[in-house]
Amino acid sequence: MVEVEIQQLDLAAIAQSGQCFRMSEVEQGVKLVAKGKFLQVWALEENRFRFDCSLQEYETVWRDYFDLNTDYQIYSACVLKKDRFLQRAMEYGRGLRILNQEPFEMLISFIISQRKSIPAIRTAVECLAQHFGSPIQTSDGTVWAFPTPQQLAQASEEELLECGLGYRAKYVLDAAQKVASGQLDLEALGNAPDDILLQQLQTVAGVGIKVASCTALFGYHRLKALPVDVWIQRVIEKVYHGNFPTRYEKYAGVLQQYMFYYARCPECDFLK
DNA sequence: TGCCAGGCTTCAC
DNA sequence: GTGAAGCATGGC
Repeated sequence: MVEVEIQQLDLAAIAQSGQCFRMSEVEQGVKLVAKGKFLQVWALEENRFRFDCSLQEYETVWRDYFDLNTDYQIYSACVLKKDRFLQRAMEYGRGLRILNQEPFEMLISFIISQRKSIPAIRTAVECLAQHFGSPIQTSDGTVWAFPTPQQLAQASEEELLECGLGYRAKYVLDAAQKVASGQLDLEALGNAPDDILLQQLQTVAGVGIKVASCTALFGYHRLKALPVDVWIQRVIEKVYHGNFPTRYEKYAGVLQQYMFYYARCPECDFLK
């Protein structure tokens, strides 16, 4: 067990924010599977948190995963005072962070995300893990790691259809095969500039600019990547008169995440 | 029961 | 180059 003090970390907000699909809320915290590991985290009093892992694992895995080396005040500080929508969104989503997740898992998860609700994405991703991933034994029972490219590339389209992927099954298979064969080198792309990364990701069938942007943002921490889904499109049209403010370009992905989280909540009345 | 979902591909024009 | 139709299936 590790107990640490962390400013601006809202576990529930992150779990609900639509950037990760294998984190779920438990009493006073979350449980998740990521990077081949199972983790539980609880929120204690006064910005203190308990991580159910060794200090070494916290330092080498989870500190980076939760982006805890970044002071998120730099993001709220760049928001214009007169931008009431984003001011409100940053306040509402305080504690949201951009997780450092695995590129392959992000690519597959966001291929699945197209025309699916967040609960349906979670169900499908969990099904893939249970059918094709490696088991992880925990005190809570068995959970499954997200499949490796090799594990997923061996699946048949029929097997993938059992996870409710529908027409996306062939897209998932194409992605897994391209990565497993080395045709698409996700690790090497870590050193590529943003435009090349986005372009290469879109060589996969069923991957357009939105899925590529989600992969770049959540899997490669490219903070300029701006995924425009139906919600962000509504924000751009209703709040910003058709153009995402150039002032926010540097951190567009981060700010977008606060916009997305706030825009979807019942109390947001900017989009009516 | 019917509608909608963190889009993309295909095909007119 | 732009716009609209079609897509499989789960969740509410």
